[in-house]
Amino acid sequence: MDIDPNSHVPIYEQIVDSVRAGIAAGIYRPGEMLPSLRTMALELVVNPNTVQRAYEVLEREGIVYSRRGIGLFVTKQGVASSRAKSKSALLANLSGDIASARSAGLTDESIRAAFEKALNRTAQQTRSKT
Amino acid sequence: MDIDPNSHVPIYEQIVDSVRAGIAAGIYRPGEMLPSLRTMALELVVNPNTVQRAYEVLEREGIVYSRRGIGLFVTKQGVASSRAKSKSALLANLSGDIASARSAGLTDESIRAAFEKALNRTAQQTRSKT
Amino acid sequence: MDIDPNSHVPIYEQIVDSVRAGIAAGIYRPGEMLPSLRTMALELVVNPNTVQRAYEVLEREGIVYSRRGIGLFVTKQGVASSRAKSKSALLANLSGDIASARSAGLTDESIRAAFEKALNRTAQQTRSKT
Amino acid sequence: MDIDPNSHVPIYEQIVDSVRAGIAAGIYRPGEMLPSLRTMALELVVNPNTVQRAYEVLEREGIVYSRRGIGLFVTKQGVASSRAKSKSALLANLSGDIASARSAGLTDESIRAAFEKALNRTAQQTRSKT
DNA sequence: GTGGTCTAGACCACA
DNA sequence: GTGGTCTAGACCACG
Repeated sequence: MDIDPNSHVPIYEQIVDSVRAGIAAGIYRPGEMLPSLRTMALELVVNPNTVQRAYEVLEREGIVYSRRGIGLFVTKQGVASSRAKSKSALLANLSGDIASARSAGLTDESIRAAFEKALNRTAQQTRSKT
Repeated sequence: MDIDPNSHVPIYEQIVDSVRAGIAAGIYRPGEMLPSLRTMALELVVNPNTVQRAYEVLEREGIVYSRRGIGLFVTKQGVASSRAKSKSALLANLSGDIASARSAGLTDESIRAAFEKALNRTAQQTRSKT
Repeated sequence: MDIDPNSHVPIYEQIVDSVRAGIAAGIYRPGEMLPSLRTMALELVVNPNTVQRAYEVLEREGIVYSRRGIGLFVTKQGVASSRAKSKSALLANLSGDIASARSAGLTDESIRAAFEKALNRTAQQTRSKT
Repeated sequence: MDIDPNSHVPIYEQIVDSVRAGIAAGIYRPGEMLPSLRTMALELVVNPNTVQRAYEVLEREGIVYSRRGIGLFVTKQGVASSRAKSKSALLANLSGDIASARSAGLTDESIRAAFEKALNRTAQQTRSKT
C-alpha cells in the first residue's frame, strides 16, 4: 500500500482507493476490522486526520461502518460495491488515457502496444503458481 | 480540446498536455503561432492567467518560444519532444492504471477486456485513412 | 428502552434520559432497585463503564442513591424531579425543532401537520386505559 | 444563523443544517454564491476548516457545487432537496421527542399542550403583516 | 486503546 | 480574493 505525496490526487483519496482495492481483493473481509486510524497513519507516514478523512468517505459510501471506541468494519455490501467501483474506475482511466493518446496522434496499434508493454512490465504475483 | 475543472490535475497542466498533444498530432506545426492567451482563455472558459501559466511551462520545456508582442511559436524540436512525451505519458498512465486494477484483484483477462472496451468506446478519428 | 449508538448524544446520556423516563413513568418506584450495572450493560449491548457513568450522573442529580455492595435505589424526590425534567426537556426539544423548521421556511400549518403525523405514527402505549 | 458550540451535534453539522434551511427558505437561491469559507468562519466565530467541512457535506449532497477560486453555488435541485430534507428532519425530530415523552409517561394531551406552547413561544416574524 | 471533532496555521491552484 | 489539502496537536466519548 503505497502513497505518493507528490501526486495530484489527494492523499486521503489515495487511501480511499487503496482500501477499496484491499476490500475488492479480499484482503479486508466483511465484519473484519480495518487498521486503526493511528496504525494506518503511522504506517503511511501521514497525519491521522488524513486517514480519518479517508475513512469518513468510505463510511459515507457504505463500504465501511464505524463504532466509536471499537473500530471500523467492512460491510457486507462493501465487497461487491468496491469491486464494481474498481472496475468502473479502471474503465474510466483507460478511456481517458486512450483519448489523450489519440488526440496526440498515436495510432490504435501503438496504443495497444503500449498497453501490452505496461501489462507485462509488472510481475504478476497473483499467478505465480498456476 | 477539453478541460475538466473538477479533475485533480491542475487546469494549467491539462492545457500543457493538450497543447503538447496538438503539436504531436501535427495540429500546430513548427514555426506556427499558437492561439493567443485571450483566444485560448475564451475558448477553454478559463482565466487568462491560467493559460499564461501553461504557456510558461511549454516555453521552459523548449517546445515553444515567444516573440514579444507577437505570439508563441512551435520550435522544430518541439514536435519530436512532444511525441516522445506523449508516448511515455501514455505508458506511465497505463502502467499506473493496471497496477491499481491488479491490486484490486482484477485478473489480466478482465483488464485486457476493459482496455478493448475503452479502445472501442471512443470514436476513432485516427482511422480515417483505413 | 433503546440506545442509538449513532446518535450525537452520548450513550451515557441516553441511558440517563431513559432511566429518568422510567422513573417518571413509574416503572422504577421509590425505594426500588435499578438493574445492576452488568444487567443493564448486557441488555443495552453497551460497555459497563458507560452504564456506570450514567448511574453516576443520576446519583449526582439526587434521583438515585447507592448502597454499597447492594445496588442503586430510586429516591422519593426522584419521581417528581424526573417528571419535571422530562416535561421541560420535551418543551425544550419541541421548541428547538420548531425553530429549525421555521428557519427553513415551513409554515405553522405544516409544522402542526407534521406534529400530528408524528403523534399518530408511533403506537400509543399510553392510551391503554381509554 | 446561530451556532451552539455546546450542543452535542457537531458544529459543522449545525452549519450544514443552517445553510440547508437558508436554501429551503429562499435566502440562498440557485446560481447564487454562498458566503465564502473565510467570511462564514469569521461570522460564526469558527475555524475555516470547520466551515469547509460543512460545505463539503453539502456538495456531496448535491445541494451545492464549488468552483475553485470562485466560490460555492446553489444547484437547481438544491432547493427542492433542501426542502424535502428539512421536512423529513422535522418529522423525525418530533417523532423522537414524542417517543421520549411517552416513555416518560406523559399523556398525549400534555404532549400536545407542550407543542402548542412551544409553537407560540417564539414570535413568528414571517406572518407579522397578514 | 478506539473513532470523532475542533483549532491554528501552512501551502497550493485558481480568478 | 476564492476553494482544497495537509499537519500538528488538543479534547471528548467509548471500551
